Amino acid sequence: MDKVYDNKKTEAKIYKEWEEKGLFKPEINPKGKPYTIILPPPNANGALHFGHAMFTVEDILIRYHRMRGHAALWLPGTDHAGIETQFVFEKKLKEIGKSRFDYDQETLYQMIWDYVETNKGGIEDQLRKLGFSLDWSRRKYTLDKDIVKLVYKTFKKMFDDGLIYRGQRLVNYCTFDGTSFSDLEITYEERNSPLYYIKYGPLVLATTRPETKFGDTAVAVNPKDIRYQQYIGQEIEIETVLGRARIKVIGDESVDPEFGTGAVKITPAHDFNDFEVGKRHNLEMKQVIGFDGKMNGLAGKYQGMYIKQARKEVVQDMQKKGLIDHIDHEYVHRIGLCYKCKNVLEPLPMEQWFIKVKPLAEKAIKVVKKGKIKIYPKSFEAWYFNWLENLRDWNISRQIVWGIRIPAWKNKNTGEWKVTDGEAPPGNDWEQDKDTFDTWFSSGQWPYLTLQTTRSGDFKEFYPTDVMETAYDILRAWVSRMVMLGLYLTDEVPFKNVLFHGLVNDPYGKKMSKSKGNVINPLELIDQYGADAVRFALIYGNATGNDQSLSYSKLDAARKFTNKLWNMARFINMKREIRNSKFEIRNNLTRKQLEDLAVHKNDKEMIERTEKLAQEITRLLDKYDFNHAAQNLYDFIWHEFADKYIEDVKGRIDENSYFILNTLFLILLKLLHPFMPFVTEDIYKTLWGKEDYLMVSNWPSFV
RNA sequence: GGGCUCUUAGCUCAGUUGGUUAGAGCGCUUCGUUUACACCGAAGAGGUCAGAGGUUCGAAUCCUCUAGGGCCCACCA
Repeated sequence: MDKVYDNKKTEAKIYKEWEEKGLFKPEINPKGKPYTIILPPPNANGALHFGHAMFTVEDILIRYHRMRGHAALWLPGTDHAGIETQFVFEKKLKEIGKSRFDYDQETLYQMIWDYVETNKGGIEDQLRKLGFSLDWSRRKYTLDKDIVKLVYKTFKKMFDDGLIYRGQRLVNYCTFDGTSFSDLEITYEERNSPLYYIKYGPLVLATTRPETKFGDTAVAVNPKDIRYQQYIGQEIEIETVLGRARIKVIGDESVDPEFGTGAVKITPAHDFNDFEVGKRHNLEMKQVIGFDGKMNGLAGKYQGMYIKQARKEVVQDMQKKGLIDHIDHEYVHRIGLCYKCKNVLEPLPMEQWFIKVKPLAEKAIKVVKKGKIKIYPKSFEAWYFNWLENLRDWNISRQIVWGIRIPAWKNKNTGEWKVTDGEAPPGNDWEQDKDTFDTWFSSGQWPYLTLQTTRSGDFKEFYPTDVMETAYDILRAWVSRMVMLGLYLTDEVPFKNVLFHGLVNDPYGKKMSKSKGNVINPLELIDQYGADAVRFALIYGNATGNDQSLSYSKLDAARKFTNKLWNMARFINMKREIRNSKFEIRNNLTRKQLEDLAVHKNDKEMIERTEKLAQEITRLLDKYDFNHAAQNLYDFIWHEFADKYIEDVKGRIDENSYFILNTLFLILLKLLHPFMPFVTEDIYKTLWGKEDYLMVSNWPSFV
């Protein structure tokens, strides 16, 4: 044995053996109770980052349960990640002087498909490097034919059940990228934006968007505002840049009398709040800005101008006519930006598919309240409820090509919509919706979609899954939707427990991001410290669900720990001539059998303490306390077993004590295996030359 | 504005249902090496647990307030 443990010599080799022997498959324990985790599917086009490395938690659970004899299934998959991926691809196109507008929908889709295919294997190989015992024979992809088919079916079922409607709703639309964004995808920024106090007949009202005034269909004041009582319900005559007009004054609670003048213009087609007000008062929608970002015919002489220019000219013309009371140039407010191109998002009315979330959300709240789904750490329950209780209908249409195209057809003559489970309706009059589904619509059904399409019987056996483990930042976008859609599709919860891990920041506590240039690639650290050390460092000393900063000293400590283990094994190996063949190292000794062989009181004591440790580790893993399990193992193995016990045995070693030493060390390796799979397996093989594998040996129980 | 979370040793962080002298890693000090490991061992220094008040026999832990940091959500015409 080498003096220093060299992870590079063993990791890839051991992983290959495990995989080739089929040890990652649940069939390895054919009679075991199923234990299932579905891997949150990484972006098929992406690369490994520390978020993925945190899935170590899942590997620990799977390896632990596999050793306990469960039919443990950890199912891998990848996500097409609609907007993300298309965005990356469009940047590639830009490099060669092209844009998506140079291709038709089918061609562009095929090009992105090919691009993703060439990169798809990358992320999987990287997950292997972390030692993840995923059942690769069951891997799925959100664009697999069978998955897509089921997604169509879900949409049709929801449509037939009246849960899906086509509505004209305001969407946050990027006129540059030509797509709308969900609430979750918008980035906000504080920006200076002059507040114009404009004259509306007898009133003065404040607006940051004078160019939308052509779309005004009312003026609103607070119904309790005594200043404006006489106008409520009246029509007032106003002077505008396009001539005289009449407009209704309404009273609405949403108007803040403190802001501006307490009177506000209502533009239902171009403002989210106004849209709601418009609905309450049955106001007409007048769209004056087109999807190209230009003013349309209703804007009179401003037609064809981009928003910015139109605003400038409208203000100038109003000033000339004396319609501007004054301007607050200091005004700062928050505006929604396109997270891709940073352009200001326009609220525009658009026909989209929406899911009525209320009935789904109510059930999703109930299952958590009733404890059918448990959330760890518990504090995230509040987030979950808060989100689901205030949910707006879910817009699932996306104006991008990279995704699952919505199986809805519009009749060219009648305008009627037909939803199918994938097939075009007969006849030539039907045109398919160009939009694709929001990525979360498919990934939100992931536990159902995967288990329905792996092998026959899988769904029955492995659904509902045991644990959904993921970063807390996608609680809303993903976890809550899986609960809603899972319940809808199967009448059962998709998973029994939700476990959140924190984010991994850079060594200075700053969030890792490409734009900041502080991204650390886990693969480099695996190379340098070993996969076991990287895994251990992420688990040790960090409470479940808390963010952590990457710590080189912790990585160092973890690597030294692997070396310590290796040298403990070396010591045992060096004394191997003491071994008596009548004492064979076995996997399933009872405590009694072992104690009967112990002669020295220190050996007896160590057997007892090791048993206690095994019980403690089992208890901690069952309550997802990985941190303390890791700490207990580290402390016991290093400072009790190595520093004290081995030193003690050294001076008095004989056949019996040597056997006890071997056996207890084996037990410790088993307990540590879920955390540090490679070095423990390597030692197992090296020390005892076994044909079988530690990873599928039985969990120590001393029963 | 609403919600969540954090503030513990020089640094990074643990501290499980409140219970004796508050722990770890790294760093620091002193000592140790004829073979398991210097990626080691032994010993040690270092904390008024952000501040104030309260509950309690007992508080880092529970409650209230204050200060500071972080995150999420909503709204801002």
